[in-house]
Amino acid sequence: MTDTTTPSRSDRAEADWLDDLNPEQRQAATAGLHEASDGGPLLIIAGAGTGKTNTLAHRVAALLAAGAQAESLLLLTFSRRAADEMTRRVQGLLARAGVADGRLAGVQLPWSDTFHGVGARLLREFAPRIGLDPGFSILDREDAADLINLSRHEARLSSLPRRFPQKGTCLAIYSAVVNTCRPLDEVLETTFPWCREWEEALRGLFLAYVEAKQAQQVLDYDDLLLYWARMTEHAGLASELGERFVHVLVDEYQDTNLLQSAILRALKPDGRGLTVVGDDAQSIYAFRGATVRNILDFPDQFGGTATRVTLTRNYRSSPQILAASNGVIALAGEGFDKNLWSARPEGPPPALVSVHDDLGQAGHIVARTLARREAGMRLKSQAVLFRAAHHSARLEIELRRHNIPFVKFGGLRFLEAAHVKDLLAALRWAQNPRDRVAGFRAIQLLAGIGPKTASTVLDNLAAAPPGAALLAEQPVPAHCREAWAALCAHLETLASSAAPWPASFERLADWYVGQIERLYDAAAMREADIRQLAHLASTYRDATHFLTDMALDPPEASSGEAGVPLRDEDYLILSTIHSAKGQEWRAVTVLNVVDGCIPSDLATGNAAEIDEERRLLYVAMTRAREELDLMLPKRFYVTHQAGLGDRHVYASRSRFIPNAIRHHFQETAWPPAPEALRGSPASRQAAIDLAASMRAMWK
DNA sequence: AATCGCTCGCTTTTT
DNA sequence: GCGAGCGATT
Repeated sequence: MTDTTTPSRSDRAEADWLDDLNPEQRQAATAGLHEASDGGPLLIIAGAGTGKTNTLAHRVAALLAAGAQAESLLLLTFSRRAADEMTRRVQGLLARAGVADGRLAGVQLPWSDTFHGVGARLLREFAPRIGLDPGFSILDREDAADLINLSRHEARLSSLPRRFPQKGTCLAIYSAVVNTCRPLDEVLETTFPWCREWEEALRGLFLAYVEAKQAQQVLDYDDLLLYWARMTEHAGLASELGERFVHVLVDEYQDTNLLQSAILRALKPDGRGLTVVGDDAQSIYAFRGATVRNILDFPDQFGGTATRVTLTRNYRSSPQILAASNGVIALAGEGFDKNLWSARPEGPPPALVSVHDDLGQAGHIVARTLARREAGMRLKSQAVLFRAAHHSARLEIELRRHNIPFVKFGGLRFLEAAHVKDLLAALRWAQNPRDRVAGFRAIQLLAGIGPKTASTVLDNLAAAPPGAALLAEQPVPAHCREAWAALCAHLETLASSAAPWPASFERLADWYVGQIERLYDAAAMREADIRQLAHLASTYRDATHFLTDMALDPPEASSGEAGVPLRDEDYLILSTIHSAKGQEWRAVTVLNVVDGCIPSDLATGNAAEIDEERRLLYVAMTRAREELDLMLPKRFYVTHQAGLGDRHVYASRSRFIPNAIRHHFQETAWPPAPEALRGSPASRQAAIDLAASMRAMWK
């Protein structure tokens, strides 16, 4: 490629569009680009709302304008959505900068994706060189747990005199070992102490699990990172990748784990060309192996050559909201010092709203939401955030009753609905006949076939030489023969490359719709999901791309219960705090800001866990631009209280809002008189309350 | 061999 | 308030 832009012209154009940035941002966007120093490691500490994405987009644009090839940029973002947003903004910048003329017009960033997404692509590409089948399938969490369960049963671990950990726990332990790069005994000691006695059995189980995955050519989520990391331990491959990706930029660095930082070090051993962006105060993924140490220790790596830039000017929240948020995070332990200051107009102080219970929360939100909309604030500019997906159950009922459309993010995914898993399992099995979990599920979709028949069929197929010809001749009970033949026909159509995609999949979907009535209730809703899935599939080039994307980046909102409003309609946002990462709204309400929820009483084991919960509240609060309500229900429903029949406790304001910082808030109650609540059988509930409080005294 | 119904144990956040 | 697992039933 020839450079037709003269240096002077390029400099002038660049200076133009960099004018949008404040001095800190500009320093971050251009660090190492113009000095004699040649792009040493760069750490950008970007507090909440400080224009992180915008700054990163400017840096990408600056690199491209300086002559970097788009395919030599590796941009690791947290989600596919973040990656798309980045591409969009970079394109906009380049167009405005006038450097677009032909050369950079409509630039795509082919390597802008999540760690797992990039891992999957690199592994398919390098598969032949590392002894992997390029057609490997990817197991989602549930599939991985099912596979580990097969090994668990085979090793007879499920019928021991003392209870052995469940499949989910086994997978969690395995995953923790992989992602934290720590030995099994240490992980058990610190994170799963109640499983210590099973160390040897678990070690054997994990070996069996790894062997099963290899025999079936399937990879779980962790493998996408692990194989990538192991691959880069070979110097040749590491330098090949390091040369291909001249610049590596990582977003949300505070949420990476040791395995991910090891990959980065292998790609960029001296840190040159490496940029990481993040905010230690927003680290909320320790539970899946992320370590805030990655970002805290970054300056000391690479022989202390890293440049550090801190962004402190907040463009999002009113000074009142920012002051309250700063007050919350200031009580945390270690962290980079940064005094965020607001560039926004004054607003009302955030509110601490006392309500009676769930229903009160819902009532307050309905009233406030409607009032704001009357005042001209679209529903889409308002969000309700919560710690756990099920916390919004009551609210969803009330919203529906009041005809307020909403979309919920987080919690149960489209992908996790049983009927969606069924159909995808059938497709996966057709793609990869060795995938036992998929086959096991698909075969049992037929009436009259259970686990026994399914196992026999899979054993037969595993023992036979490759070739699907004998699929139809498998020994199924006589009364299933016809149904079996129909399924086989679909599978063979899908497996043979002759059949056109997506028509082959649509026919499989038609077949599956015929089974739904027998398998589940609420058949109509499930059928709608299946149609949607088939439509989604038709937007992909082939089955492999479709399946990979469904495993790594499934559609977020589950259509089933929420009843997704039309896309152009206005709707309220409901989201878990985790899923709200990186977003902002004009008005935000946070549910259940009480001890036992934030912090969750499942996470008060040690100081580190409590600090993570504190950061979670901080993340929730800093999503708000103008208005922020923190809800304080007097009664908080705890679903995991065994035995007593008691489903709620008397809760108090979260410990993260101690009296010392209360002055940042305005305290209100809703409704003024509890009797005003419609449909609340006050007398009956009062009786339950009393009994519960008696018990709560002794807890 | 499949399926129904019962009991027991667990119950967060996501790539 | 749910699933996994087990025993009895068809």
